[in-house]
Amino acid sequence: MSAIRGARERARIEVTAAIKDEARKQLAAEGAAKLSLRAVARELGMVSSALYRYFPSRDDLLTALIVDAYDAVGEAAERAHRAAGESGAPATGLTRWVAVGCAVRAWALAHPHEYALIYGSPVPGYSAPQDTVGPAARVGMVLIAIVEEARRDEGLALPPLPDELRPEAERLAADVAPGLAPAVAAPLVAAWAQLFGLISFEVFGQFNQVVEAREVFFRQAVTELARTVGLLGRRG
Amino acid sequence: MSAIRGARERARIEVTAAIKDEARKQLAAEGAAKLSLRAVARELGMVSSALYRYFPSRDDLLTALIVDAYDAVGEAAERAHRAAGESGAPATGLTRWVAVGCAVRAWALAHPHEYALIYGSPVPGYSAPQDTVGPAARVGMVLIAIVEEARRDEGLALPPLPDELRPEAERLAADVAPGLAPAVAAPLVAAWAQLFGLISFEVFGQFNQVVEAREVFFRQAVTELARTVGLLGRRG
DNA sequence: GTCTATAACGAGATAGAC
DNA sequence: GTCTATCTCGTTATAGAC
Repeated sequence: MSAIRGARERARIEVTAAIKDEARKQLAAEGAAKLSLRAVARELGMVSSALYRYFPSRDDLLTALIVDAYDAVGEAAERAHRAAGESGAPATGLTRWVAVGCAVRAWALAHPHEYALIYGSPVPGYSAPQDTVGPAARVGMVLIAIVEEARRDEGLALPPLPDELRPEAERLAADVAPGLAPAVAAPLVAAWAQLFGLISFEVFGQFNQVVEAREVFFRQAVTELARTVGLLGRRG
Repeated sequence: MSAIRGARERARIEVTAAIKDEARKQLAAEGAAKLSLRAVARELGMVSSALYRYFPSRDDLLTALIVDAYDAVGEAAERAHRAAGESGAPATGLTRWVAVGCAVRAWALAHPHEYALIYGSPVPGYSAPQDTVGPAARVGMVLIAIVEEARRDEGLALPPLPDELRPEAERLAADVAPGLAPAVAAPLVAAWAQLFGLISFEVFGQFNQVVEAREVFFRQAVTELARTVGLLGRRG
């Protein structure tokens, strides 16, 4: 009885995975806008109505792919965070920051279509449900953790906080990183967006015929970016 | 004779504009991937084959929309560059930089779908022809001009140039901005990408439930960004 | 010469009857 | 689940109006 249920569940998990794999292939070939349950079903030798037992709608399949993608970058970032400094010199906030940035970039270059799904243009007619916000926050959480650790362990100077930004910075700190100084919360969110700006330009082809030594270029840019959140000594 | 040719040309220009307007509406409604010549023709009361007198293929229509969009942001940036300091205090490199950044952001927020077309996910199956690279460079050119002017007029210190970045920085400077110091060329390209990272996160909804006071947040972030290209005094 | 309309192709999606 | 009739699409060939 429970063996049967176990087998059923295993089968269900396998089919679900197969559906998502095929959907990811279509994502790469045709883009998220043209993702079609029917085409996925056809490719899997199923009939389209059978897919609805696994995903109640096209949007639910899309949501699953989005959540998977956010989880994948998030995990890459978390792994890089943990691994930083495991071998060799002890990790500083700066080395962790750069390691995480490089890990996110590497994931993006290895999975450009999934990256486009979550950090590119919104899919027309699709609006992300609440389920995506947790996974979407994972990379940001890693960046917050790095800055918090470095502030605790390395005793860094606070950047100045302009008056007109103070209310927003305080709300931001309270909402996304309780315990983090408001003066560093706002630059951190900005650096988060700027990090993905560097990656998006590379993944989406904006650097074609412009930047050639992309690895070293990115490393340098993301290192400089660390300065804005106080992880890099300020030059005079 | 020439009057007839004039009338014909005028009609041609009008029809071309009508096609692009309708195509832009579809862009907003369905996304670039689903842009369809037939639907455009239907909406205009024409037959699809008639469109081929104006655009030899669907991809050519897409290219025209992309070029128009790049030209529109580019013009917004150039206008802001010229206008900076026309009234009130004389413009510095920093005020120009912020003015241009805000202008690009304003255009993006006013035309999110055209913004997505050029700075979002690549359109599946479409590869941009050479015609797009000139228009695509306009915003970058404005940023380069700002930094060049400021370096000439305000005599700013050069940021350090790490050894491993030197070859790329020199190539970059020679290619995109002859006359600009390599040490500032690389940070400038990075800042260019980071600027659009800030804008893309806002336009694409990544700031939803995160950043609220977006105008002041952006202003502050883009001001800090100016630091990396030497337009803002470095804090100690 | 310049344009529009008709018709058609091959490929693919879609809806519904069975 | 299957099959079919009916849509859509990009694109081309052709014929005729101005």
